[in-house]
Amino acid sequence: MSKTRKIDMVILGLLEHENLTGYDIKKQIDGSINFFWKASFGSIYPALKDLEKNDLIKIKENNSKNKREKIVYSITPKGHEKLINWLKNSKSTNDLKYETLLKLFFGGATSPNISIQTIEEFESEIKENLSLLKIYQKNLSKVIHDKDHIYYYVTVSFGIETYNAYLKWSKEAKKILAEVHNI
Amino acid sequence: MSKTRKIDMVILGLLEHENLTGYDIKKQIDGSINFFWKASFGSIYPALKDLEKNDLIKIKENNSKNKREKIVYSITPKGHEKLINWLKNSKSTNDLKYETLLKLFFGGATSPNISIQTIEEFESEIKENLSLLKIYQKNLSKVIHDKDHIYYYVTVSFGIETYNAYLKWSKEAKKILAEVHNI
DNA sequence: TAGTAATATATCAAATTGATATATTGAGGG
DNA sequence: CCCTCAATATATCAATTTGATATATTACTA
Repeated sequence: MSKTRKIDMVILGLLEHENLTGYDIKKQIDGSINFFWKASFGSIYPALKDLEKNDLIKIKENNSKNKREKIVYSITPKGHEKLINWLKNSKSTNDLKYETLLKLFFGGATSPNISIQTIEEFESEIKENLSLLKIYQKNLSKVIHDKDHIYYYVTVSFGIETYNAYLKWSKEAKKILAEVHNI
Repeated sequence: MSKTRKIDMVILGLLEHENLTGYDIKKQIDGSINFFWKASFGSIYPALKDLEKNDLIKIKENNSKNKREKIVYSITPKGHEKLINWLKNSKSTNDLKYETLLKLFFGGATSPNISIQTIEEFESEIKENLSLLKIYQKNLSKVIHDKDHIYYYVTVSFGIETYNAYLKWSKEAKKILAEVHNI
């Protein structure tokens, strides 16, 4: 079994559902899994070439000769097998890299006001994301009877729960920091 | 102003508080900020060399000649200035990369049991981390009157709030997935 | 029909991880 | 007192990924 690059799994997972170009893949990542997984063109296009070379995906023939050569990929049985194996047998790594928290941890080097400001920027970003996720959730709850949408619904719920916890924490943290003046 | 590598800020932030070796820095990262920020030796040691070259940190002279040459670094005024500037004037990027969620999103390719298992592995990892954070919180609450510890306390609280939300979500998500069979 | 936004692919320097290599120091057991 | 093992300490490198940049085409809209 060849090594398992994360971007490979994202691509295989998306192609399992439908045939896509590299550009389509980027759009789908940005529009759905973005809040827990990001990817850039710089990783997508080289990965597509490697995956094709290893027969995990293949290029759909473009029969219209006059049109521009869009490169549409589809998953192969070998690719499907690899996806399933990853889903069933690999350990998951979950990584957080929050600069907001890092700044807060080092906040003692300046004044509490700066830390409060850092939290407020975080808050407004989270509020924006949260309202977006709530729209997704609302739309998804209409089609929740469809087995395919449940997996999406569950990830959206994760985002909503998490962001709500962030907002609750933001409030408390600001309160604590506001009291630092009086110590 | 030179470019701002994240590892540079972690190092400057830690050295602001006390003088440390590269190895000490790694230990401190692993022991306190680990749940929202990780770093490897492969980034720490080269960064220390660069920072020293640019006068943002300097090497503490080791006067005991017979002892092994441990390289202890301290922050310079220039380094302090850079840290403060980062705290005050930079936009924070907060990144999540959760393979658990990725697998869940693509869960339709296998059976719901596999997804439930993925969540259960996530749950037990989170429970472990959470109990550790609760111990930290308990110890910190004893010294909360000390201004220095408040910043640490606030980041630990973030972890606790977040992990509690994860556990709440895990329960709901498993319930939804268990019902997929009956659709 | 000119201009501009979106589509589409590609590449590269820089940052970071995770693994590996190597050597020293300290603590505890025999 | 010596041996061994774990912890300390520094260093390096291939592989992965980001973020920026380049380039060209297609679709729209004024």
